[in-house]
Amino acid sequence: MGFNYPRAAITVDCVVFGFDEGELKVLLIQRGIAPFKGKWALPGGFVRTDETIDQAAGRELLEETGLTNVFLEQLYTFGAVDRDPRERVVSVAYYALVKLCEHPATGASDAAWFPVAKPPTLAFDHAEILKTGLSRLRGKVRYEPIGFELLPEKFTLSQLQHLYESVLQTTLDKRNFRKRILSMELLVSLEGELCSGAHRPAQLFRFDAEKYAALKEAGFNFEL
Amino acid sequence: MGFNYPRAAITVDCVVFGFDEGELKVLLIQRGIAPFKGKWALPGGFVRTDETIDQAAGRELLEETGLTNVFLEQLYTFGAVDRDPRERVVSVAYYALVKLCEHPATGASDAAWFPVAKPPTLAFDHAEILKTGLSRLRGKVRYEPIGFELLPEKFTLSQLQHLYESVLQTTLDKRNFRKRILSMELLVSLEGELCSGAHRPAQLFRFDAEKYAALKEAGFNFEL
DNA sequence: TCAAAAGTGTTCTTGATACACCCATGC
DNA sequence: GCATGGGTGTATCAAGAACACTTTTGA
Repeated sequence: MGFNYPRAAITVDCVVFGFDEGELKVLLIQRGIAPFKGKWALPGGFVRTDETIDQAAGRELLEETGLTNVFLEQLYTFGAVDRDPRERVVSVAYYALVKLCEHPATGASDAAWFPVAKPPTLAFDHAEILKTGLSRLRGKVRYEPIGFELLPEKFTLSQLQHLYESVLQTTLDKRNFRKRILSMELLVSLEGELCSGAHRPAQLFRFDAEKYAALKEAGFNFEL
Repeated sequence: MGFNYPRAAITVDCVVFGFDEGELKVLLIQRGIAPFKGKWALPGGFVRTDETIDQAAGRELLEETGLTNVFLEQLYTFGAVDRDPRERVVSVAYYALVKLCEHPATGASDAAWFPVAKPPTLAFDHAEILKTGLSRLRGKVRYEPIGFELLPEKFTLSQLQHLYESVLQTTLDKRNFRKRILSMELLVSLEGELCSGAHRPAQLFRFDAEKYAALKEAGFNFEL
């Protein structure tokens, strides 16, 4: 049986989140070609027939932003009929979490980080995709330890708290936050210190991913 | 710009859950054509270029099972290169929740309900899709009131409890469960009774969807 | 009268919340 | 020495967990 009828094209688009200066950001690419030439858009592109869609997402991310080995997870598939003015295109969206401090360069010169709170006008239905990505991140950060993907390998408890406050758009009590997070015993304290920046140095911690994997296996649930 | 290169076909597949005889079930269709002729598969089919993928999912569900006006939500997109032996096919999976008692007929004669715990061998990668759907249902049932989609309009607290026990694969304390669920004040008690079935009649309840919508708007979160 | 499911409260324990002061450093 | 963020403990309160017997009906 051969399928001879018009087919939609399939793309992947990636919502790439980073955290910097106490603010959640998203990586966008300025389009060099029509449609939406000059407009900002999510990095992405067409899926090839010899690669999985996961592979396509990773490849496009690498090609367009230089990022590799980052947290990358499927988000949602967008299939409105007229979402691309050229013709029918279905897009499988992904979201990525990157340690912005460790990837300061955006790779391509037409890429830039924007605060998620006030992004520029976006091409296609990318504003909707961004919104979906943001709400996924907000939901998931509370019951999976994915926040650490946005911080450097070594971080302070204040950095972690500010990350949560920024993502969840709340303020958290410092003592309660520390008690909660330390009680899970997933952070290992490093005996070095940091941030000689202007004030009292803060203790550095590292997230123990192996321990988390083992605990999760045993039925443990990360929460808040 | 025309996109002239080989394209994947796009399908939708629906994991249809029902609850009957204290057991969670899934609706499957026996394939009449190759490949996997005679094997059981999820209802689904090709997406047309003039319909959204949501519409395609609803249409296929209606055509293959006769179901309409049911809870239907996108699940995940499956894009392994060789998931269809014929050629490259990307499938956008959905899951549906149906009030099995109110749709006892399966519509087509080649459709049947199977316990999710022991489904038959499935065509394509449908076993993986089913597993993904099940884990989504297990996750979501705890923080959204979607369990009611699987029960009749009027139900008893015991039915509700058995539903949760079946989906979550645990046992729940009867008194604590009733206390918890009633404390949310989302159930309205109907002054009729039920189940003249062999024992003491039980109070019937109805889920108040309007009230839930209002509470949710105001920041309320359904939980467990 | 017996079997089967319905219905109902209290105690205890645990985890969440609220809250204020001293410390170390760079300037 | 002062401004800035780092670091710490307790008391109160609310919610979750554990737990057993009586009631109503049909057979």
